[in-house]
Amino acid sequence: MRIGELARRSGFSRDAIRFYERQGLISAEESREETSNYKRYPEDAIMTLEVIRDAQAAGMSIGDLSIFLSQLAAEAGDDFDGDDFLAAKISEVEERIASSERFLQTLRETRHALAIAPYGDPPT
Amino acid sequence: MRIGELARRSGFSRDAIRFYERQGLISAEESREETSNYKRYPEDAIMTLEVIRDAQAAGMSIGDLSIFLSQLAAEAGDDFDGDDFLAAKISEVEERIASSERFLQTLRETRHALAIAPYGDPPT
DNA sequence: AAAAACCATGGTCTTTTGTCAATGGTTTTG
DNA sequence: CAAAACCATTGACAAAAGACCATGGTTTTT
Repeated sequence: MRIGELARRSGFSRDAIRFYERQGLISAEESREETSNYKRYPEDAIMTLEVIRDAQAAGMSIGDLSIFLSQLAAEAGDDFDGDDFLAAKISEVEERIASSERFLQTLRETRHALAIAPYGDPPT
Repeated sequence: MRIGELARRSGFSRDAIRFYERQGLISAEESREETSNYKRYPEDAIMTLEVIRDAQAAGMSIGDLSIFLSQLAAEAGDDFDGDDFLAAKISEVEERIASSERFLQTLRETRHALAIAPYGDPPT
């Protein structure tokens, strides 16, 4: 597919996709379209972009993702010890989730406090 | 307390604290120290900074925090309808946590896949 | 066949969240 | 008391993650 379709289906802007491609997070197919020199992107670029979206929400940088996505690509016995990296990132994300949940609780408490206050407690 | 102590106890740098102060997230006390013009920060600045840390991990911007912290300060019947804001932020954080958990799962699966691959499965 | 929409490439610009450096004064410590 | 550590203020700088613009070519639509 072309970049426009990829953008529409993934929800990222064309510019963002080009940026990710420059950073090596996704890649177009080898061959361009015949007459134009439009790039072609494989179907699974969409999956990759979905991972990128979740990873960014989880606080991963482009640099992190660059490393991680190459692990994913490695799959089989290309033993290039990324276990330390993965373990570290797992901890980071766990901690971030814990922080987020603490903050979520603070948000909810604040909301409840403000939901009661405006008109005061009804007289008993 | 002075900024140095606040920095040490909160884990933020002095510069970060000054930045937050400029943005209105925390404030020093009215009066400076007598002979110097050193600022003095109240005890509860530490609590505020802890909230800031969690909130940032949850993806909140300084702008968001600026609004939110003023809700917190409002407390009582200062009915200034921040409920829409709070509801929106709660949703955002919930979604972010969901994304983070999806990504966490991806990380774990990748780690397991790579933990098995390097030497191959032992022959049965 | 025009117009409108799309694409590639390259470069500049922006926002956010701080850090760093400079200057000049204050406090604490050896 | 002298040095080291701390503080305030100002302003320059930086990294990250794109957005935006210009140019020139290609497709698609009307």
